Amino acid sequence: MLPTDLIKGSLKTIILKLLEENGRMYGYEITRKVEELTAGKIKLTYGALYPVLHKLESEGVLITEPENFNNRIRIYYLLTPHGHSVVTEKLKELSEFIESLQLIVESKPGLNHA
Amino acid sequence: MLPTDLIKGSLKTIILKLLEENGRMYGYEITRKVEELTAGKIKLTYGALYPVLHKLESEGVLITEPENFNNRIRIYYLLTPHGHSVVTEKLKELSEFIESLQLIVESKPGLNHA
DNA sequence: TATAATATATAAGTTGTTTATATATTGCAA
DNA sequence: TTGCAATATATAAACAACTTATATATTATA
Repeated sequence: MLPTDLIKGSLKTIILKLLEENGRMYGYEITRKVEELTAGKIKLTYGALYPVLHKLESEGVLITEPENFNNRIRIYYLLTPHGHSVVTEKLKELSEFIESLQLIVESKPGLNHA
Repeated sequence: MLPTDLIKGSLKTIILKLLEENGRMYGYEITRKVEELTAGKIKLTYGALYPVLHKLESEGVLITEPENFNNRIRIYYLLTPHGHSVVTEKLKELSEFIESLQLIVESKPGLNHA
């Protein structure tokens, strides 16, 4: 498993992307999906996940749809129209970030330390 | 410029990678180099940079070589043997992280919301 | 009957950042 | 010659965000 500090800044974007891709999801499902997609390398903790979801809701990025499934409460989250544009923006940022990281990781030494 | 929260978790690895690639660097030089490599998309703040450098020094990952250049003090940082193995490890983690992010970003919808 | 999996939630503690501030020299432009 | 930008390091206070621990409750499995 990857160290959690790496994931920190991308947590919100990951959640938003999954919501856009899957229509609507509940919290527990999001953690399962992330583990599945990354072969267990990324695991979200609930202490991080729920506060982020609640914040996104308060910002009008997503809305909730509580449902009952087998006497268990499932709170589905889905993007608002505003949320969709936020996802687009965040995904663009994430792509640029990944590109920038690769530029650094693949950089060759300068000529300044011959 | 990219939002700083994205960069957070990768800061240490970025610094270590640049030190390995360039032999030795001083703090100001590191910030210049990161801006140069990423076309201004990533900018390190000194309030983040120096504490990280000092911590890496206290952990035995790097050592310092203060030098005088034009009456200005430059504190060069260079990796210890231990530091080199840390870089290798951190870069591997970062690569896995990037791969994981791409798996999520490129993921297609599940069949569960027909 | 006990444990694992499912499902959400929050508070306390920790960590790590931003922002503001301090200090000092060199080079350039007005 | 005065002031500003660039160079160069450093730290404290404030803030943000995460981890860890804890709480609650149902269903499925051993």
